[in-house]
Amino acid sequence: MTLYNPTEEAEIPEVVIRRLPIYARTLAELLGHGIGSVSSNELADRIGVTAAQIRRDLSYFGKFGKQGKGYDIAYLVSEIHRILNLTQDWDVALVGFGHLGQAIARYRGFRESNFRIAAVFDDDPEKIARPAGPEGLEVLSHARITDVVRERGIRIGIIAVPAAAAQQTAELLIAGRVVALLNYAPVVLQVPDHVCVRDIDPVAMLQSMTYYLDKSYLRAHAHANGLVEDK
Amino acid sequence: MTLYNPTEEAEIPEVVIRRLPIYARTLAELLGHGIGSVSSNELADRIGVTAAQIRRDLSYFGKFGKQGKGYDIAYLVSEIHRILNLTQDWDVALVGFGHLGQAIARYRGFRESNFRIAAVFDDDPEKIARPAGPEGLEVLSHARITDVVRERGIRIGIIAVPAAAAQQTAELLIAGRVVALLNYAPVVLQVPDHVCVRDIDPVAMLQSMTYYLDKSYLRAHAHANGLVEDK
DNA sequence: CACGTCCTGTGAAATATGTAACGACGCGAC
DNA sequence: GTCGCGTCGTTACATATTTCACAGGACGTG
Repeated sequence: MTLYNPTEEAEIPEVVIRRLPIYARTLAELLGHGIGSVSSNELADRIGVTAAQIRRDLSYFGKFGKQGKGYDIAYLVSEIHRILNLTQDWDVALVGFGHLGQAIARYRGFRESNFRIAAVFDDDPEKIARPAGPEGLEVLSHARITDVVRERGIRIGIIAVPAAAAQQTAELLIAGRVVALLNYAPVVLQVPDHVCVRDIDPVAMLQSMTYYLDKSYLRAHAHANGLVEDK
Repeated sequence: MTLYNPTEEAEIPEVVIRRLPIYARTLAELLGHGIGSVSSNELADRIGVTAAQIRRDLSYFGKFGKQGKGYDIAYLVSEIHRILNLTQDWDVALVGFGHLGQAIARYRGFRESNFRIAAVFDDDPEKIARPAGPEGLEVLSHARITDVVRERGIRIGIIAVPAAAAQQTAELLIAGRVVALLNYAPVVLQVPDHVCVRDIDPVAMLQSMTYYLDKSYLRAHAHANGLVEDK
């Protein structure tokens, strides 16, 4: 009944899924340093989580390690990639080609990943038909989002438009059968249940850090730097 | 003993702190629409959380609502800002002035916030001394990070350098008494306990979404769009 | 092949976080 | 003033997530 069974629908917690890319990235780094295997302890130190958490997270999906040895990195990376559906390339639609959109289009991290910007949209007539990025893409009109995304079978969208336009953009993408949205606009998007959203909101992140930056906190921890760094 | 007491050190969960900026932003939006008060239910709908959660979150800090009426928006926003230490402006050091750094420097969201980019650094000699942003800032050498940040009393840093340089950049900032880092590099930073880090990693976010984008998921939810959108 | 070491996978316990439910209060109607 | 409605703040409960701790496999050694 409550038997553990990784192949059945075990309803894996989303926090676990969110950690897997970090595991994969860190493992790939180690591989790049010529390291072939690693224990949960060593990996945990490097990532800043506990070893038990890593072992538990992985155990949702199967058994990937060897007792006494640890994990074979190349194998574990490939398994995580398989779990996350990263064995294929994914086409992505980028909406908004202002400073932010252009920075995203040029971002090296995407180039080195499995994600390809396959279409770029903007509603500024001056930008339309301009070349977007190195692969000979051109900026398409906002009005064509739904049709183009649907025709090309794109399931992932990046929203890099001003806050006021974000909700409508999301709706156009979803109408074109996009089901995953990376949202850079500082707005909570209203989307149907089957659509997955991740927000990137640097201002909110800074604002949540300043909570810890009041005088008493800074004073309490002043020595941590002061004593070491002051000559 | 276990008495509820908002003024004592109640150790407020970090998840709660992270939600406050979203509450504040959404409330400010409502205020912009000329709405003066709101119930936890209405606010919850707009943000996509439960009303109980909003009431519970706020109760960590005090009593801000009126029974039967809801919350006075202007008052609640000002209280949240007070809690998050947003009643002052915060100087921020930006390290890395490539495409990403330039997009950050120009980002409208920062302009409209309490955060001011007060110093910009890069290690590319060609960029140094170039004007950075509209306020007459100039790009300073990487080598001056620690000194400049310390002299100006900057406590917040934004890391927008390549992955390989991120750890060293963090150390230079921390040596200059920075205690909050917004990290755009796809690396897990190793920092002392008193330093607060938030990571922005769009690739990791996309990779965690593709987990849900396998064939069976897309099939199971196909009707959600198909039936509605197909003519 | 017996022993010791190392490290996984996992059940059980401990924490943390989220939700439901309700007493109490404010306000307007009558 | 009393009633009824709406909504907060809070407690008790439910669920989710993390951590502990240990049985047991793999491997090297003598």
